[in-house]
Amino acid sequence: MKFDCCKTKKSKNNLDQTTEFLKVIAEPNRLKILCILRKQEKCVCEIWQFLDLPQNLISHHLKVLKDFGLIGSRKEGTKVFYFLNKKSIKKFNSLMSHFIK
Amino acid sequence: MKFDCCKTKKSKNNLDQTTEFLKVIAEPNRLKILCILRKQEKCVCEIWQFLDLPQNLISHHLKVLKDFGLIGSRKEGTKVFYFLNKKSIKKFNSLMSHFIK
DNA sequence: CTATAATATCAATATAGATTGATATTTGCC
DNA sequence: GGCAAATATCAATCTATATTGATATTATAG
Repeated sequence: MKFDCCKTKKSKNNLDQTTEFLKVIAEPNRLKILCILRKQEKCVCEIWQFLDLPQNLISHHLKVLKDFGLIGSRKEGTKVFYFLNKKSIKKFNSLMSHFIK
Repeated sequence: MKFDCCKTKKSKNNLDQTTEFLKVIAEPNRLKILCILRKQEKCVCEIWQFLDLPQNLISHHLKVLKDFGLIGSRKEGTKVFYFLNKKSIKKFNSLMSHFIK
């Protein structure tokens, strides 16, 4: 399989997307969140128990992950449950493998 | 295969290493360098032709990649050739897959 | 309809790291 | 030795983003 690193507009676009993806996950707490959610969805307070971070900071990291589409959320009463968007993660992993593998 | 996200000291260590790896590659120019080197080793001036960056900045990114062990270098006259450290890249890709895949 | 639990938002600050400009080092050549 | 090419280093600045503190929102219970 051939892959030019950045000559075509398409591969340039792929590189940019991959970089954004990597920036989003290159943060220990976010990576931990993704790892925790692999097993099953969790509400913020459950995630909080894992992370030893102030609540608002967890909200922030969740927002970064969600804005990028790596996780989704659903409300249940006063709680918000977050879950992996496995399709999206798979897509970016595959994109990334064009550049480094 | 079971993998606790961060409870044991070992998986905590894996998470830290993975995060560092991701930080190193979460930069478009460095990612491009890695991509370019996949085909074959290149000297700085060849890499420079691809990157449209000032020479010293390329040296800097190469240093980051080399310090982290993702690339190696050899001198030939006045030129310095850089090449992928495939073993190292494979190792970190595998580490990363514990957290996200 | 007030209080509380769960979560989110926002502005301010701190910090890490990319970029720039200037200069240094190394090597080969005359 | 003196010069030029190739590359590296260093200090200064700029920029993005993590963190903090305070406050807002939303939903349920009483």
